[in-house]
Amino acid sequence: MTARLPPLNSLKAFEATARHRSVKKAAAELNVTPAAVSHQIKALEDHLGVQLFRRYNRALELTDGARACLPKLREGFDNLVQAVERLRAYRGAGMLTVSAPPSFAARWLMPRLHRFLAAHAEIDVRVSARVRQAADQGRGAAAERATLDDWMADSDIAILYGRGEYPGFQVEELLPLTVTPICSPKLLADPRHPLVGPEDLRHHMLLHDDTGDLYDGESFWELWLNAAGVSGVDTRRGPHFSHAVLALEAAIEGLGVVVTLPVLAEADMHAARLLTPFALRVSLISAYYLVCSEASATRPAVAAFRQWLLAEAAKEQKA
DNA sequence: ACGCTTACGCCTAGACCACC
DNA sequence: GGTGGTCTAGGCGTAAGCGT
Repeated sequence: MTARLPPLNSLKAFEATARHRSVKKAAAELNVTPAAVSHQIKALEDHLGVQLFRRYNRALELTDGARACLPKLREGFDNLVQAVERLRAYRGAGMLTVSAPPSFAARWLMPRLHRFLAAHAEIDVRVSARVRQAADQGRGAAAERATLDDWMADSDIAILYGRGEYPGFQVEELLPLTVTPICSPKLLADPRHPLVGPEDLRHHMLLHDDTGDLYDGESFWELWLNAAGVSGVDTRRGPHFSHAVLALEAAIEGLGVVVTLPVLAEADMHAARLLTPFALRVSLISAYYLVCSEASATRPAVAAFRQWLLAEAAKEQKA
């Protein structure tokens, strides 16, 4: 079927050059030198016997023939990408790779996963705890997209903490989020400084879950204290933790009070290791989102996991 | 100085063939 | 069938040249 096709790289070079109207920019995109791109285009013109560009000094113009074939060529590349994605999605039909932030994986997913495994013994689940680097912050949509592409290249489904702006993927909000102070019951009973009202926080160690800085700009402590109308608490003091799970462990040990996501502390609250001393919960702009590619969404294992996850999240919100 | 093309040469992978 | 040598195509880089 492909016997009459010129080399694929020549077509890639042509498409990139036509899109950028520049050999240099196409070369940068393809990670080769401009000479290599020029070679490819020349080879393609020789192969087809058709001139593709009119060359001017420091400028290129597509010929009518080239312009006419470009839409079909792009469509062809799009189809290739989709076909390859579909093939990737089918590696190990009964294997499911789920990427999730470490704290979510440990504190929300793990306590529930046994129910999915019991109902779907034929599916082998691989959970991959992934960290979005703080360096991604502020690098713009392209960097965000590159990180997401990287995650999705080896995951069937991903749970992301963010704002749900992931074009090109199937995205569903899994859990809207709130934050509130969480601490050990021991702190409430502290005879010297009982934790009765938010003002009493000035007498306690503040534990910082730094996850909040990544996507909401403001620290969780600042967010909650502002909403509570409390002043006079120095939010600069206290230890910082890169993951909510670490801050929660510190809280369990009675080190202090952390403002973080109560959804990550349910099991500990149920076991009376932790509690929320104040009723106020402040909603976040960010939420946990369920993300998968169009291609992998059609896989039965992915569909089953997605459905189960959304049902678990719905139960959570009703509770 | 810049963007592009061209000549030349190197490297790699695959096809083909002869030989064991 | 396996191995080794040769040829060819594809891919790319460097250096030089061209025109503005």
